[in-house]
Amino acid sequence: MTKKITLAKTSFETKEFLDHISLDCVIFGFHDNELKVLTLQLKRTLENALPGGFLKKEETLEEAAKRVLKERTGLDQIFLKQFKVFSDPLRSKNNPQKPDYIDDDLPYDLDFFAKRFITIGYYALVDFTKVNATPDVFSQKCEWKNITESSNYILDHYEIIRDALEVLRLQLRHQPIGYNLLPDKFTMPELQKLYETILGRELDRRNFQRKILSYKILNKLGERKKGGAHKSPFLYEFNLEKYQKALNEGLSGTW
Amino acid sequence: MTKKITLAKTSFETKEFLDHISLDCVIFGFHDNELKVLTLQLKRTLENALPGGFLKKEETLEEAAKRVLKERTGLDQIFLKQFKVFSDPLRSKNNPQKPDYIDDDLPYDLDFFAKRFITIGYYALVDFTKVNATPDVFSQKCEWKNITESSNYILDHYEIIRDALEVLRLQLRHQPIGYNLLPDKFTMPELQKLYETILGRELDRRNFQRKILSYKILNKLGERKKGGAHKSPFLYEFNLEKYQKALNEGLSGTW
DNA sequence: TATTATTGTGTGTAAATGACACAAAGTATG
DNA sequence: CATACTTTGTGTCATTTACACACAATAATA
Repeated sequence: MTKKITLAKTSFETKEFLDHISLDCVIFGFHDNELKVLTLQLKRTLENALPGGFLKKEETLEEAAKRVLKERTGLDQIFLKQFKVFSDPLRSKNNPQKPDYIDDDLPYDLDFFAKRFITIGYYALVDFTKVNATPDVFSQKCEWKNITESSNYILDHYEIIRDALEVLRLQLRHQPIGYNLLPDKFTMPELQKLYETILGRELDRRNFQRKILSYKILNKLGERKKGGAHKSPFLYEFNLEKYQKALNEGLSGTW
Repeated sequence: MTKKITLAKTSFETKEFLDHISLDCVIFGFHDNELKVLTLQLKRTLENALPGGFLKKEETLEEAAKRVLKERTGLDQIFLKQFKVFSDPLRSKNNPQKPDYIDDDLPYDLDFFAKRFITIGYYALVDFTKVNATPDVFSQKCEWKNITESSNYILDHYEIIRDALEVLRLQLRHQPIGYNLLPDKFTMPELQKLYETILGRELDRRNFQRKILSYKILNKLGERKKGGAHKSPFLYEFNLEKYQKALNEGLSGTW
């Protein structure tokens, strides 16, 4: 494990990035009635990590996050929200991306990873079926994991996931959700399952339907979802115009 | 305006701080039925700025923010919340704290201020009457300004204030507020005025009282507030135990 | 054709909300 | 000292929303 060899001029070496600042993305997807997070498995330690990156000298954090999202998922227009900064001075002490740890055949800058990093946490909501999961240069695998799986994350990455979920739950209170997590056409039971999964508890079927319909953000389609067992449910789609309006103005809210 | 003279080893010079990272605090106070923000007036340009600071090598952002709060207000235990990161690469281009701008008799590091900064926005809620407003080394004055006064802030500081207020309004929906902004004993009309000021609209006196009492976070005191004109209102205090519980668990919230 | 699980739809009660009225208490005015 | 004026304390009613629950319709399958 030599430390001093750099094989090529990489982004890290050419000082393309600002020191001390990173970002990590909690990318939520919904599949098989489970809420999932897109994770990386590191080449060297086989630990799990969140997709993340660094801030280029001339870009905003949002642009950096979108860049990371695009690289890991192939997707462009996705719901993305900054939710918290993690700044424990000790959090990056044991970073497996530090020069000591990463593979010798990776070109790297000696100093960059050794520095202390604060990381800006983002969460994203994506359509599971549209994601083309792609590992980064440090990773051998990019895959979905259930949010309940807490095992073997590097640094504070599992804490970041938990915090993202908490913020997502709060968001549910006064913002519509689902457009980014479900396919274009979906059934009421599917939408309900999504809500139940995020909230971590069951909801009454009939009251849920009444409430969600009262938001007026759904279009009921003539068709029904065939093929499943039992009575075939209607299909719905989001009314994008009203959905966007609800995103901006909030939903319930007494005060 | 010489650029190369440093008179003493300051924090900036000794590399006590991390590059590229700053924080700014929107410190809210309530006085004369007005919502106010603690501001600094810079020595050189006489522009207004938010109290802010930088991140020491061995502290968290929260610790840094508390340090700034303590220095500007003299207060220790105050409500503090991280709400947004501002990362426009151009935001710190015209920083009046850059070496070109600050007074010659201030020791400084040539490079530090010239760098690009992202700033982490915090807002704080404080008891106006307990604050001992103290300027920092760049400022000649530390004073309260109405949030409606948008004039003459440096960089994106007024945008930061507006964003903080927006987050505060959202917080009002599902968290109790007031303990940090009002004196220990207060009247119902005073509490209502606070809510109206934050929300930017009037509320029905009787419905407000019923609602706020339903939260069970207030203790009604036997005494009344004497001295004012007209009928003397009852005094209340917050029930800290229940207030804290409400902070953790949220207030209304259907889902 | 009957069974079973699931979906579509409706109903009644309790709780929360919003609009509003009147009496009591304090100051100011003649 | 009586009256006007303002503000506070408290209550009522109609409407809306939330919550618990029941029954009929539909689709696969046995």
